Amino acid sequence: MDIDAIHKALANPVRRQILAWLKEPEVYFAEQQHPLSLGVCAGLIDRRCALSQSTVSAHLATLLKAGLITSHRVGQWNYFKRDEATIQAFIDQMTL
Amino acid sequence: MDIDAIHKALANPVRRQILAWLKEPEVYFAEQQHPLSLGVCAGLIDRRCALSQSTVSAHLATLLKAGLITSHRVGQWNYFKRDEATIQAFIDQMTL
DNA sequence: CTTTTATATCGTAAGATCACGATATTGAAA
DNA sequence: TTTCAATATCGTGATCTTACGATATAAAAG
Repeated sequence: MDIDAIHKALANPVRRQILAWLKEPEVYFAEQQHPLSLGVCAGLIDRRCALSQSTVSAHLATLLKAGLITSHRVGQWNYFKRDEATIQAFIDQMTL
Repeated sequence: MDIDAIHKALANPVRRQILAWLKEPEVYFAEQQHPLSLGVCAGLIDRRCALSQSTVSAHLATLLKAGLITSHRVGQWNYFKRDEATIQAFIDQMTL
């Protein structure tokens, strides 16, 4: 677990917001056709952010590299979901 | 409590290290003449970091602005200690 | 007063981050 | 195949961060 990468990923309000949305996908991404158990596809996350597609893609890549989310490609879609194991492990080690 | 400022303050390994040292001042700053209950004076923190005096002073200012530490000037010395109330409040709200 | 000590602030350069539009890639559909 | 839709990557400015040495400030010592 890369503690520094996780702290840096969390040091941005857009990325924290995305993580919060992914915590309750049924609330924030109810419009998704495919089952939410797969995760949420990038396009829907894009639409929630007031940012360009490429910018949101980069934020998702940062969260992914930090291990806070996982991705799963199905056809032309890429589904993202929280990696609860890593998130919990981070919280547990976080003595501060 | 400025959540964003706290996350940004934590997104740096030197500042996390300083916070960790301040958690056990009797271990890391035993050489201090004045009582550790006051806090640890800036100079001793400087010496622990492999960084210039001005850089460490800036890191302490960042932690201070985030509310993670408090400072207390006595004569020519400035003592820093963790603000446990703010730290705990941050942890408590940190749902992630 | 002048000097010394402790610390903060200033100016600046290098590097990282964030956002964008344009383009590439990948898979599905026509 | 050609086209379209979803997503990633590239190139590029603008801004933020980190570090430094030099200088300023403030209090104590001489």
